[in-house]
Amino acid sequence: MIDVQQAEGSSAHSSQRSALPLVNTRLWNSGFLSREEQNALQNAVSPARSVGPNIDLVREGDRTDSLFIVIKGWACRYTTTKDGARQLPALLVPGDVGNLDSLMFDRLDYGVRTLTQATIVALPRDRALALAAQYPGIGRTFTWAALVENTILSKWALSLGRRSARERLAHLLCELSVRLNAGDGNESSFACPLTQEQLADALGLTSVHVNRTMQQLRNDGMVETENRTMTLPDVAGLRRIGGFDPDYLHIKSPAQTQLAE
Amino acid sequence: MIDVQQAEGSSAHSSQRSALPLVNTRLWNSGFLSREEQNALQNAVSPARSVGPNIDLVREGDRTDSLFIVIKGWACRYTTTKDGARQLPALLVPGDVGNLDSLMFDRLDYGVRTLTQATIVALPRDRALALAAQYPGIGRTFTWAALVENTILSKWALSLGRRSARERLAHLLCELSVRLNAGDGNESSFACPLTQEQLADALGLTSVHVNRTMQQLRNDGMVETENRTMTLPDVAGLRRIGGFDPDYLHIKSPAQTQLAE
DNA sequence: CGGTTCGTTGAGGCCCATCAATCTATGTGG
DNA sequence: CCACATAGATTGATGGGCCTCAACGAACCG
Repeated sequence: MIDVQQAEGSSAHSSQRSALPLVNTRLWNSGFLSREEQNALQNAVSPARSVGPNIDLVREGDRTDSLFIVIKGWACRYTTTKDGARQLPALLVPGDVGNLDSLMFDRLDYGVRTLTQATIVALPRDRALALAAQYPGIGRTFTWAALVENTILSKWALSLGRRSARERLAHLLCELSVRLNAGDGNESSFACPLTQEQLADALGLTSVHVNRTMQQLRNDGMVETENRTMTLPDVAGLRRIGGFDPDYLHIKSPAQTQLAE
Repeated sequence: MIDVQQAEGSSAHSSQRSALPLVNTRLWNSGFLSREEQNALQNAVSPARSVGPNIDLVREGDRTDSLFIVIKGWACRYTTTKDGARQLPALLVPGDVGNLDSLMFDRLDYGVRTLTQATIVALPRDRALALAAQYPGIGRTFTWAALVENTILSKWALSLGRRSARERLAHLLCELSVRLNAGDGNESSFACPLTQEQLADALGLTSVHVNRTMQQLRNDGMVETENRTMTLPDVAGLRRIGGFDPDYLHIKSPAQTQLAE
């Protein structure tokens, strides 16, 4: 069995090369796992594998029997209408689970696709369910993860239904800033590999309009983009624009994460 | 202890008056509960209480330590932007859980409000968590319920982001028809207490536009409304319009529901 | 019968989509 | 090293779907 304690400190910020890929993932940081449960979960996942950009981990409507956890890189869930319009119900950053639904459903009604080169581990459904039944903390962690996703999705629905393009974009950028743990005083900066078309698919807009809206935010000094890096010089202002309140993300940074028991 | 077996048959379609209010709720019908687990869950909920229309069970941002399960009547989750625009992330019909999130989070970032006179039971968070830890089927049921909600919400996001008013309305009506188990060949009919303004808040539209869109669907012979009853004379046609595919709802009708083990 | 809620209708306007072209950066093969 | 191809960002012109504002009708109710 892998001993978590031993390697934990040194690998906290380089999980992609670690033998402990789950460190700092959402499941790991739920706060419900005892050390024993962390070990059990760690031992259940497949070795990390590297995947190129724009590769489907699961296609829309496909069957799968594994959960895919993003260790490094970005991915997304995508859905399409019968006319081919695309809407992303989720952006996945390191630590996120791509398809929690596969825990319960054979068939996914969305696809999961990498956006960048990414490192992925798989957790077989059977093992996940067995662990959930055996360890209360693991079962609780799955429920918690599903509910966090639900919360994020509710906010997206609010944006899609009721916010202007400017507000939507501001809100999403604020959300990403927090989820990537990229805060630093009132300024935030993070690598954002999304094309404007991908942003548009997340925001329910066209890429043309995302472009114009982004320019407006740039002119207002709220955003700087340069070489796939997104800088938010005035996070407080951007939050005001987007009506963003970070509490809903239920983020537990590594520092806050506690072991159960 | 209440004996489920005894009363089950006779109360299948009158759960609101039964001493077994959970019969036919989403949790109950997950298919993961053994008879013992069903009993345990049943014994954990408060007595059913009747609530008037437009009453908040939980206000936006409030703390609560109970899950509210809708036994009879309709309710909704609601969220608002800072400007006061309202978006419903969920419509709740009999059997739905209003605030699964309260299982894990102290504070709700949406409100739960009745739309009609409703019968509600409460499940205290502490007891729910204890049951989930003790009975694997109950833990699994919570996760399953959260994932079903997630799926529905993903579809709503697709509608909000990428579908026209006509498509959105068609899709929602199809969804409600299935969730209410109101099918009957190619025709469907169900009591729908929603005002056009409430529909608008679910669909991310204005009530004026919902009105015009509804008229269009009526002219096309796709919808008939009369006295709070919604009739869909051509479900297949409406599904085509909305791009609706019922599989995603993961409905388990009472007939299909099986006991675990 | 007056008040309230809800549905309906009309006029006008804006936000964002659509279509299309141009520009830039990057990469690739000869 | 350049010609070329491709992906992505940018810009402009135009139009439409839906919003906004406002009024009116219909149903219900105390």
